[in-house]
Amino acid sequence: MERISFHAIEKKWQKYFSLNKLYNKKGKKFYCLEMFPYPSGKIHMGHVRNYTIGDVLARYKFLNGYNVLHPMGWDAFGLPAENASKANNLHPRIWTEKNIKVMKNQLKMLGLSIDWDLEISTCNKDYYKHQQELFIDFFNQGLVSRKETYVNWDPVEKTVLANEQVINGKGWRSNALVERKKLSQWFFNITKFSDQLLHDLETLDGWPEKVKLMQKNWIGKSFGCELNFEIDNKKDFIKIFTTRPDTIFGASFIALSVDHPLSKTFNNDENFLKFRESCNKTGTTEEALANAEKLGFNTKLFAKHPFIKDKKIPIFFSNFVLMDYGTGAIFGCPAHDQRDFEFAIKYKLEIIQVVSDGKLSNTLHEAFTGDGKIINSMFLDGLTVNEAKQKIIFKIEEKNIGKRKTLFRLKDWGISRQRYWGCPIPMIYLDDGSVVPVDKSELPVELPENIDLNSNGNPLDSHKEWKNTIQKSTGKKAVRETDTLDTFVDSSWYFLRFCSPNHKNSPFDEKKINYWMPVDQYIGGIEHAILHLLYSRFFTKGIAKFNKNINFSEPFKNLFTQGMVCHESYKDQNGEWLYPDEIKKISSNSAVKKSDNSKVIIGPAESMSKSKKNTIDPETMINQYGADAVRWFILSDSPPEKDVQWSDTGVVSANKFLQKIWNLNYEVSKREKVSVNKKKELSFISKMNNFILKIDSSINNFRFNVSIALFYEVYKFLKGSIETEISNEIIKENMTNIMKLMIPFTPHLAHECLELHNCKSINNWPKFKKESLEEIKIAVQINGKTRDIITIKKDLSEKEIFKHITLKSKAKKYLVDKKINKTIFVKNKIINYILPN
RNA sequence: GGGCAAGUGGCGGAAUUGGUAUACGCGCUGGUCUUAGAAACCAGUGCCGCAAGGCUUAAGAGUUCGAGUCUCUUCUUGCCCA
Repeated sequence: MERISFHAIEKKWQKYFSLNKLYNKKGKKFYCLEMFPYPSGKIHMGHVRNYTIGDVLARYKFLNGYNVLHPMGWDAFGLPAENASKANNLHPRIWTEKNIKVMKNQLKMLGLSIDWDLEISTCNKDYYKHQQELFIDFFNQGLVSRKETYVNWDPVEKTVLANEQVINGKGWRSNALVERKKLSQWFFNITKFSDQLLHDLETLDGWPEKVKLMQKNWIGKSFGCELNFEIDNKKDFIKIFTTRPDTIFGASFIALSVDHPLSKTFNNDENFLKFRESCNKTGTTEEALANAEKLGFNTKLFAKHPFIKDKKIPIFFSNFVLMDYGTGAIFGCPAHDQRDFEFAIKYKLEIIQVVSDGKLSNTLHEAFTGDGKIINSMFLDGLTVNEAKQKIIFKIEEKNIGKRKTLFRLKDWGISRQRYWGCPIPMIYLDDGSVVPVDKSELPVELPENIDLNSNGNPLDSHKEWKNTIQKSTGKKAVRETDTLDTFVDSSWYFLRFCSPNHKNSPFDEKKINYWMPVDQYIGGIEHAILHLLYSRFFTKGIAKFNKNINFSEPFKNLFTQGMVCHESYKDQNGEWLYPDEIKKISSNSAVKKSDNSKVIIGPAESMSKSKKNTIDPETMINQYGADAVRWFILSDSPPEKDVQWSDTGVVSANKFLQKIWNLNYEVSKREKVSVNKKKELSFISKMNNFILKIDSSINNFRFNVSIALFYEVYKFLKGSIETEISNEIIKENMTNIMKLMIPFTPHLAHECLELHNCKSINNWPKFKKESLEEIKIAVQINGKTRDIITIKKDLSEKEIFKHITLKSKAKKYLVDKKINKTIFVKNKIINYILPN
């Protein structure tokens, strides 16, 4: 038997793939897209999994007659390039382009069916020129605005830090205490689409429920009302927002954000300033706020209760109310909100229960947030929570002290980044203070190449020559915006650009995007469930708003989120992380360090990360076991939506199995003529058809691990069948059919095997022949217990089956001379005899 | 604290969606071959039992001729939000 050299056939077929793409001009369109990678240096196993899943689907659809678009590109702007360039003294462009070259080559090694003619890179001016154009379009539509907002400011580096660059309140590089600084920033007004983004989720049948729910929660639509509280002895009032106006009679305090306008009157109060400072230290994430102890600063002011005459409630500043949600003020109802409850206990405030589920107790130990009937609330008593909400809002509006209001948790999308390596924001500042877009004819606003990344601050800001410019239409002096766009903008429309990547005069060719869009299958990590997908949906809706020729308003028809690739982590006796190739496994749960034979501590399987050194390099694996084996293994061990654990023995066995497949295929090609037994042949055809059916449906349902299990079974079955009385013609036909089914998984090997049979027509998918499925198995049960499984002809009647059982089945001993009370018969599935006990 | 998933051998997991529980792979055990190892091949592998048979899908109850699958209660784990 010949051994096959995987590497030789890989090269050969990769060349073939680059020339034979997945277009079937006559077929229905299918846009298959995987989230494009950030060019960080090398591909990792997560990429291998993501792109293999996409490739299986793209090839499967192509073989089923679809016209398939399967592009790839690079999410090429971003901070790591700047950091790397500081470390290596390499320009971000050089670093990025070098990485792209390496990674592109690695992706090609996997034998993906990508049309590389469509390749785009977001850091190329051909791409970002059109992004600037879109930005101006959005600006002209009123979908871009400028607002003041807080940023993390590093006073040493004189730069703005991303949230993940702030570690324990300090700059990750400078270690300087990070300040909250107010800056004027650009925003996309995504909140103008809040309702539409929420509502259209219902049309996304092909999205995982989980992702839709996450987006729904993120948008966070809540119904409630605004309500004014008059401040006692002052001609002023506080506007609060609440989703629980039904609990107004349980109100026992007002809590304000420390940034609330009323705080200005306390600017000379040292105690207040101290309090505010301590609040700013606790951080602004919602989680930090929720876990922090609820603290208040008593203003000694009181608010008048709007419905209870002469009742006055104290006003506090507090650390758990945020200025940027609602009005920055709430009323506290301790009996029915846990935060308010904790606050009331600490400051010894009234706790009045106004909702009851009937089990009234004298003292509450925690807030009651369930449903029930209203009590202690005058005209609301006896109503349900929902009825009370409607009635109290009606009263509030009648008294003219507030109004019904819908609030969204979603905030506008801040897109300014004080960075070099991003798409320049095409805006200029004129001397008269006005801010206007760059004339479209002047696009792109190109990033200058000659910059000094080692100086502090944003290099664009200190680049005088680039910064100072002239407004084309008027000749007036102007200064460029030196902020660049958040890289999420780059990835919010790349799927449109792929449809016409070389289109010159506008971001896309309308005809092309109307044909290819929406993406039929989008595949990527769950970590993008919210931001990237929401921003892409917003962009699509924004573009559809000003371009009436566009016939879609959602970018991704179907979404699939794959799980992560995990691996054990290893530590030596000193607690230092070790790479997998620094250790030697003794058994499945013990290992030693290669260098000194000391014992290694094996940690649990966690997602691969450089910091834990539990990474496996895909290129090494491909070189060692072949691309097909790596693809095969990454799909075989777990369902694609779940995490998969990388295993070396797993990839070894994948490699061995593929070798066996090749051997079997070779054996079939050399098979001698045999005498034929028609009955055996029919049974063989029937079983093979069953396999084809199952494999087809498992691929269609993204159950690739099941497909692979079936290939193992079908191998065993075929291997056993070649020595029986089945004609060469039938054996060969089925062998080639199975190889066609394997194309999506192991394209190199499958093509090589098909070539051995001179199989030219590989651009089709084996058909499942219904009529040949004539033998089936049914379960024979007595009183619901399975006593035998019999193989019989399809569609037999109850009587015929009974006859068969009493003659041949081992279940007959239960039935002979017994009274049968009842028979439950499900055709082709089961027969169940109920006997008296 | 709220919401959503999920819980099946030593491990990853399968089960035509209410009809054969444990497919397939890994690991393990035994055997053949080999000076030996590796590789390859064969056999076995949920639990109890010599066997016939009985038990088994986190635990408990329910619906049903029949439950891994549906309903309820409890426990555990994961994810998201707070």
